[in-house]
Amino acid sequence: MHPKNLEDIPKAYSPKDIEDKWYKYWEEHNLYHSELDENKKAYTIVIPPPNITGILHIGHILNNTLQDIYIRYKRMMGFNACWVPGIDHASIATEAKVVALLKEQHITKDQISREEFLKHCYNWKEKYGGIIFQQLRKLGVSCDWQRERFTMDEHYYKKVIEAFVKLYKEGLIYRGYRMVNWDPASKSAISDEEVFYKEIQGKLWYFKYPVKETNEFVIVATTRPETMLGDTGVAVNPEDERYKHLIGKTIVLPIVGREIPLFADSYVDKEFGTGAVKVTPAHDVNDYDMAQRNNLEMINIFNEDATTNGNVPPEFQELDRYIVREKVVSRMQELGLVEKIENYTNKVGYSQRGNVPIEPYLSEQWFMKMEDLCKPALKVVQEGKVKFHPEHWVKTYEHWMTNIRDWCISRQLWWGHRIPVWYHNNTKEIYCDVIPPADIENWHQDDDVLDTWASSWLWAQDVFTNQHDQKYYYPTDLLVTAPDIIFFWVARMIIAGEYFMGDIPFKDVYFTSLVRDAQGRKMSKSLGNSPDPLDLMAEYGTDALRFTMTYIAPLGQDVLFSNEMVELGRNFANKMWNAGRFLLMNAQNIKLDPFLKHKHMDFTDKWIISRFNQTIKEVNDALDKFEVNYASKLIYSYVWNDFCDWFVELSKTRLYNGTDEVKSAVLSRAISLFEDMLKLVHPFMPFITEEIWQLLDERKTGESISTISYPKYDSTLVDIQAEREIEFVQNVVTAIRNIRGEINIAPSKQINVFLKSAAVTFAQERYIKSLVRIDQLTVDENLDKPKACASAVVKGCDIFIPLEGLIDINVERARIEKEMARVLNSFNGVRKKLENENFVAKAPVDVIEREKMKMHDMEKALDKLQSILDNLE
RNA sequence: GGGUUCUUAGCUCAGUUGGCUAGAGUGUCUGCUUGACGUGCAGAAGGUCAUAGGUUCGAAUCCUAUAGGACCCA
Repeated sequence: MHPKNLEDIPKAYSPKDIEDKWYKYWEEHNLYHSELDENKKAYTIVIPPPNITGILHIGHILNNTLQDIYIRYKRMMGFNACWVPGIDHASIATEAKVVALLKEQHITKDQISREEFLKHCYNWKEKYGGIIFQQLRKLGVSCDWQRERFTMDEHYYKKVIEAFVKLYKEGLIYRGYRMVNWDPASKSAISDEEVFYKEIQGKLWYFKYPVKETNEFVIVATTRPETMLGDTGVAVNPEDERYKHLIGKTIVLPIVGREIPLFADSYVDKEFGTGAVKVTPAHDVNDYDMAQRNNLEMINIFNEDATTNGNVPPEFQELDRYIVREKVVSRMQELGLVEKIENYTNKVGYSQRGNVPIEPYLSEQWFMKMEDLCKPALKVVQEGKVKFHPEHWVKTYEHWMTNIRDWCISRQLWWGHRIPVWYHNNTKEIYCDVIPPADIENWHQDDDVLDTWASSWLWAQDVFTNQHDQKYYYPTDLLVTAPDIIFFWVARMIIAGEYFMGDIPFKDVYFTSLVRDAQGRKMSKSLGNSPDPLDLMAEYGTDALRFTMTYIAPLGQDVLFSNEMVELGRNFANKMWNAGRFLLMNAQNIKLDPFLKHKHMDFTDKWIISRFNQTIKEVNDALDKFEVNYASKLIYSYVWNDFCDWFVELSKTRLYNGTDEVKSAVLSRAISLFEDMLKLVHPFMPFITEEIWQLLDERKTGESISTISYPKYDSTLVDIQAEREIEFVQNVVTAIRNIRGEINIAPSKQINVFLKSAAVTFAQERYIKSLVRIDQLTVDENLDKPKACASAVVKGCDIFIPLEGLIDINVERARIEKEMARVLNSFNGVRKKLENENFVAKAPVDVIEREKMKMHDMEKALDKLQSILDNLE
């Protein structure tokens, strides 16, 4: 036994010092570093790399706890577990932060060179990039920190560029003048996936456009009046009777004076607005498509920052789009060309990073052809080579993969992987390769960088920096991520895996729950409802937070979280702590002897061993099915209900009253079982289990519960007989406690109990006696019911507690009647079933047997209760 | 508009291929200075399984419709 003083073991578990102590110990002994080892099977996870601007939030807690559970579990199962941590350069997000920082110093991007700007970015990365890793260490993650990666590491950068060159050379990347989503804040194109839609209370303006050489007007409705300055046509539905006579006529665009055609296109919805729409090909996707079909002119009226350019009348030039809107409306009103204005709610696309309305915008960009790339990636998911958990995400994935458009991968930014394309200064020739052209002075490189996701899509394959490692660890085993990046990242990693590696990037994908606040709202900074995980860890303990998250977060559903919920985990940790404390206290007086571990066993020992083995199996099964939430419930229930509530209580009889050898056997066994239990809990609660495990015995330097083997399920130890014996004891004990509670017998009062039963063993009697404070227990098969007593009936046993003077007959009668009513209700249900010919004819035999048994038992119980009632006086 | 998903105790949720008297945690009420733990122990109350049909010997579970919520796509 570890020579610990009990003063070292406080009554309440105090996680503070313990957590840092053990994390340091794990790192010092390098316990989570993985090396290629052909004799061991690898189990690999790559972390979803957080942005370098990122700090830990509650969603990370869930996500990383889940990864840690699997890594720790598999490590203890004997796998070569490798969890690669890393960080994403987050092109647009980081650049925005650095621009803002420079602005504080009154520096803008145009004032400094690209190189200088990048220096500022790297400084930012040095300063903030490591914060989240320190926070993750607090969470206890068992990452291999020697493998820490960054998406702009030299090796990784090279891989990203190589990927671009390969795709370019195979014709899968092309450059085109297209309409893209333009973020006026960062002055860059963004992908479709980076746009989110907000409902905006806006207006619908009805403008009158005069038709040339007639007195007629066509009324068009628009949510964006300012774009009229770029109108090059008016469209109506070809079937629309109201406008048929006008098709082919010319409109004179007010304010501008441009003559534009009125044409028919079936895209136009007759029901919307007036049925006539103004067409602004350069600033609306649908208009762009119509313009292509109808050969319309395209007039770009905006600069890169969404101010108006020289293509609009002088008085409207170089103004913000919203100021132009007001000016256009008031001018139209002056001209008497505003028919009406209605309130209108519409959805406006916003840039995810810049949080400003995006502008559909024509520009020269790089695109990736997705159609062929998607095919194998769709197949591996449909065929189940890559499994999604929960499975229903497959449908979302399929839908996206079959409706995908080409991916705009260029960004007009500086921070990121610069596109490896050079243009010849004179010939305009294009050069694309990993190395710059030899006569570099005659070329200039493309200014743009790649979309962040066009680098992180290689994450699963290129965090491994040499081919041997890559071959050994890839495909990785599990990806744990939030479903909101299924398109951004998960799908694209599968695409990249299939294309570059010819193999899937991971076998299983676990989509985590979204963590919301107690009212079901998303966690957000502006609402202030997002708790700081570090505060929670400090207040309740890290293990408590980890356990609570897994306990409340089911697979595939959002989870409502509030700080108080962490009490559940804290209480659970405290419970385990005190169970350990109980055993250690007893070990102060009782000599332990490992050779007695299998001696002096009775049914309680066999039962807890049986329960433990079944729990191992159930936990394994749950984890294999990614039902982590269920696994945590199994563990909770085993630890608290089986081990603490019953086994520990049962063991006290022998620990306090047995012979020295019995005491020693009972305690040695209990500690051994407790130790095995800690191993089961360890992946969920690494700190407390390590601490107690280290207290339980003298351990060698560098030894840790996290690197010993996980308990193995042994089916021969499942003992149905022992479980039945315990069940009987539990039923009797609960029935007696129930009586004590309901008729208010003081706990201090010792009572006498009569059991009418044929088969109560001496051992059972002893345990019953000790668990309900019985003075005298009489067991007799042919017992007559004593007078003035409280009674209860359990399967195989009638219970009588004489309480002369203490018991009110009416109270007892009510109690028995209530119980009878309850049983009768069930009894009638079962009887009805068995009287139903169809049931007896069609239901499986075992179901019928079970029902018959049930009816028989209940019938007997009813008889007994009735006779108790009859003899009540 | 299309898709996915959900609705079970006051609250938050389990309930696996349809088959024990639908379970936990928390909250409520009652009792407890029980030689690990009041962050605890013991006991109790609390459910028309959203609604309406259908399939079935049997439905919280499967099917259809309706109502309400959440998310994704357009």
